Amino acid sequence: MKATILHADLDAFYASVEQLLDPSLRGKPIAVGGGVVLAASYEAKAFGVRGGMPGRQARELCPQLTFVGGHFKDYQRLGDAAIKVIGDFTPLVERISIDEAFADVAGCTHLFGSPAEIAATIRQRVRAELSLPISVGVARTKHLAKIASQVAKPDGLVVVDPDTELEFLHHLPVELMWGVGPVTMARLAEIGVQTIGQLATTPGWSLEQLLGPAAGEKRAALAWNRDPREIKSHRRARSAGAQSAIGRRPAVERVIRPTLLHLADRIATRLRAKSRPGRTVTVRVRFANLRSVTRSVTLDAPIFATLILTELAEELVRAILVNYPDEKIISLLAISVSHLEENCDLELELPLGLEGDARRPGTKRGLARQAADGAIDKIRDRFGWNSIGYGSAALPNSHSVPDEFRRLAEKDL
DNA sequence: TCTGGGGTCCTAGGACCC
DNA sequence: TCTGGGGTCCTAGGACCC
Repeated sequence: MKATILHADLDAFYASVEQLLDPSLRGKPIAVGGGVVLAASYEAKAFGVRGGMPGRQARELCPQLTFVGGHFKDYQRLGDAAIKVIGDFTPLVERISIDEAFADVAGCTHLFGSPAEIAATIRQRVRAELSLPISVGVARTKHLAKIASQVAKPDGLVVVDPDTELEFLHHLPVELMWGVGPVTMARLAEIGVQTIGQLATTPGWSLEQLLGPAAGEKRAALAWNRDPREIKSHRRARSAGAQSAIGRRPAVERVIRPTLLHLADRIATRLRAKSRPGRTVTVRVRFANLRSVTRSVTLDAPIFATLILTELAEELVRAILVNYPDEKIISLLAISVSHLEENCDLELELPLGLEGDARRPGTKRGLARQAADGAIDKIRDRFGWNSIGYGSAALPNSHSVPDEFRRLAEKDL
């Protein structure tokens, strides 16, 4: 089996775009964001600044850190353009996120040269046409290609020859493997496993004991060369959700209802736009102490009406709060809809839900809600999202992430 | 001013069916 | 009276990724 899988990853993407747009930022530690670091340049990473970090902490680590607002349209445009460069070589492209994709070039080497040559060309073109650094890993499987691109960073190319895979992996730290995060790393460290080489010689059964069946299987897959390599170019989302960190607020209707309405509005609008109603509604409440609790319900029929989703979410949140009577303060609310219908061109039924006439298909209120959603969707299509809504202006969200940034993270449904 | 927001997948237990 | 196992679905929690 030859090494024909590529993993391409734009380096410090948002920060690189900002440095591209404003030359005075080049070579400097910068962070996109404000209250929270959404992305950091390599210069900032050298100080320990990381994505997801509170802005204040980042400033402590790096006093000369420059914060920039974020050119979200440009992120989307340049991310798309980079992926398109890869698409010029093969249709077998699996996009993982705005700045990252797998590709299988097995079928196009006769046209464009070896996988290593193709990878080098992709890097040159992205550099020449978009002025952005991109790292590429080339290997026999997706997992190995991903590890290779991490090793290649920043702005590099690493090809893993199938004959020397074990040597390549041997000394690399386990956390470079997909699915090995802080918790797993700590557990492995307890049994003296720090490198992938050590992991490979650890018996599967002992990993299973430590980390569960999937982990044992994963190691076996790597060791026995059964790691997946298919490129899935048309993956559909399995869920859609939204959340809002609301600071510390009392767990009362006045706070909860408008927040859930806003979240449900965003989610349901996306679901309707793609005709993908869902059957399972999950709600998450995070308390002041950062402990979070979830509740979910699976309906007989899928939904995507804003008010129905809102009401179901409210009932679930109420059920949580009843169970935690001592928690008076909440800091985050989230809604997610899963079990999405594959293809639903039909006008949907309303759920035979928990209770209440408004959710029944035949009733006047149920139909009225459906009509209202349709009308609002149309007006927003023409005049923009904020032209109309459910009066969610008085939302208790002060320093949240900009909506454009949220949209970048949304997966195509 | 103590910690963002969008996702995927795995696990474990229980209900239920055959 | 006592008993098996497999499969599927649902729920809650958690780890992880970008």
